[in-house]
Amino acid sequence: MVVDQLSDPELDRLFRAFADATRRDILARVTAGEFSVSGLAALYAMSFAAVQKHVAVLERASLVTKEKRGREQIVRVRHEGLQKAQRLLDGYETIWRQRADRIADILAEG
Amino acid sequence: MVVDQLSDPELDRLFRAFADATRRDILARVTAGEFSVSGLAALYAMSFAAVQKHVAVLERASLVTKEKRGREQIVRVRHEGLQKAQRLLDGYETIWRQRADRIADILAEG
DNA sequence: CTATTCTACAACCAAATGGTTGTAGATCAG
DNA sequence: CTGATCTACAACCATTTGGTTGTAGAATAG
Repeated sequence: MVVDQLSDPELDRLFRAFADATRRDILARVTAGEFSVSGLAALYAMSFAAVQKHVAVLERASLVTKEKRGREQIVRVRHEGLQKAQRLLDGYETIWRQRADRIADILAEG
Repeated sequence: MVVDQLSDPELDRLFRAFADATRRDILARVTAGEFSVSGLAALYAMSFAAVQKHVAVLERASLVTKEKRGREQIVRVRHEGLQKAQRLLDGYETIWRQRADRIADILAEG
């Protein structure tokens, strides 16, 4: 199938991770460079624990990993997670274009 | 900015809409062809009202529209919604590549 | 007209989300 | 060693989510 694994719970976590402005911002930050959890927490008007949870959501969605360095935990982006989301959307795009082509064919014949 | 409107609540609704297997399936179906709400409801092992709610979530996310035809409500995909999601992911991709290039440059110089 | 179909929406419920505070363990600085 | 910093995690709370059932209105079929 073009859009495969539509029922994959990994996709649930992936898109849910994107469905929050703070997490989208965190993702943009750690995509551009390195941040510790506390470094990220300093950026937002919410508790450290709240940011910690957001990072955990991104981690469970396979969008970031954490790596211990001294007493800090460095958050790094996992590019494959992003690519998986892109592939799904591209799948819909493909279906849509196929239908557009089919309709064009019908119009051309009729 | 490359990834703009990171705080857009429309994006919250958009990605949350994707974060459910039933909604992803509905989206694939209505992307490939026309379905009424009851036509969709017949496909899933849940109540009509539950499917109705899923369609409503997709509608609020600007991913589908409903059009009344007789006593049926025809669900149609809105391609722009999908494109908006794709653009956001492409924005992350761009940031990621910029950093990858920057690192490559540093390695080349060093 | 009557019965059926399709839809809309309210009320309810359990579970998950997104936030908080508090406690405790590691690691580093002095 | 002591104090500060960074992290982890539990407990709690309000709101949202994803499902249910039930009621009611519009449109179609016979």
